[in-house]
Amino acid sequence: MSWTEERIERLKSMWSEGSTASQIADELGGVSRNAVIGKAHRLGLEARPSPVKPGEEKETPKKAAKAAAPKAAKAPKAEPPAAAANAADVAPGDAPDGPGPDLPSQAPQAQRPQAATPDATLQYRSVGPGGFIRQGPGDTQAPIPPAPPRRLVPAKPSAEVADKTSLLDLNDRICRWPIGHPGEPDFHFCGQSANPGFPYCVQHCGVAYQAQLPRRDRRPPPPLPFGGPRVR
DNA sequence: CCCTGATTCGC
DNA sequence: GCGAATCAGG
Repeated sequence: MSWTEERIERLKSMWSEGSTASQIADELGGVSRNAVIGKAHRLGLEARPSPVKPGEEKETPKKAAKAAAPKAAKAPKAEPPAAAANAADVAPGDAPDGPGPDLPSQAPQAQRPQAATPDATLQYRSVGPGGFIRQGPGDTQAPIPPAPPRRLVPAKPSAEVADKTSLLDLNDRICRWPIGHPGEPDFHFCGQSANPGFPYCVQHCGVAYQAQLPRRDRRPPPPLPFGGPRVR
């Protein structure tokens, strides 16, 4: 699998949105987590908040011997003064409290002006029994919550999904092969009788499971499990 | 153990 | 340039 324009683009956006290297690797398919990290660094995407603590450094004998030279080049990284200044600029009211560092939107990483992906920061919040409302990061004023309905009734499934196998229909006897993309109106599952002992029907087992060949001889590009790349 | 990202280095 | 192996922290 090679780094095509599309795949690099996907990597860039997901990386800057805060997806983990593993998630990116899964999504792209055909590459390892390490490959993603390696590529990201080669692209210069570097330096986003990682679980690694930048604070201190121990000197184990092994490391001292091995990394004596490289350490110099590694040094310029986190800049506590700048970070502190940024934190001071933030108004007391909008401190990033709720979400953890995993969430893409308002993590302290936002200081790096990335050209792409200014979106994907919509927030959904519950307004109580009335349901949910959507709020973008640019919305300064709190949206007016809709008047709560008298009672809550189950939403009717859309016509597209009415006959199809939904998430709730899944069990261990029917094929769980996804058709379409999650979030799209007609996303559903295969629903055929599953091959006993497998999560898929016989046909989809044929797609999902393939004989393991020696690395060099692996021919077919791995089947894309969700019906192929999303086209927009 | 699991996970994370960072780095190295043979290819 | 690529990515497995390895390192290091959570």
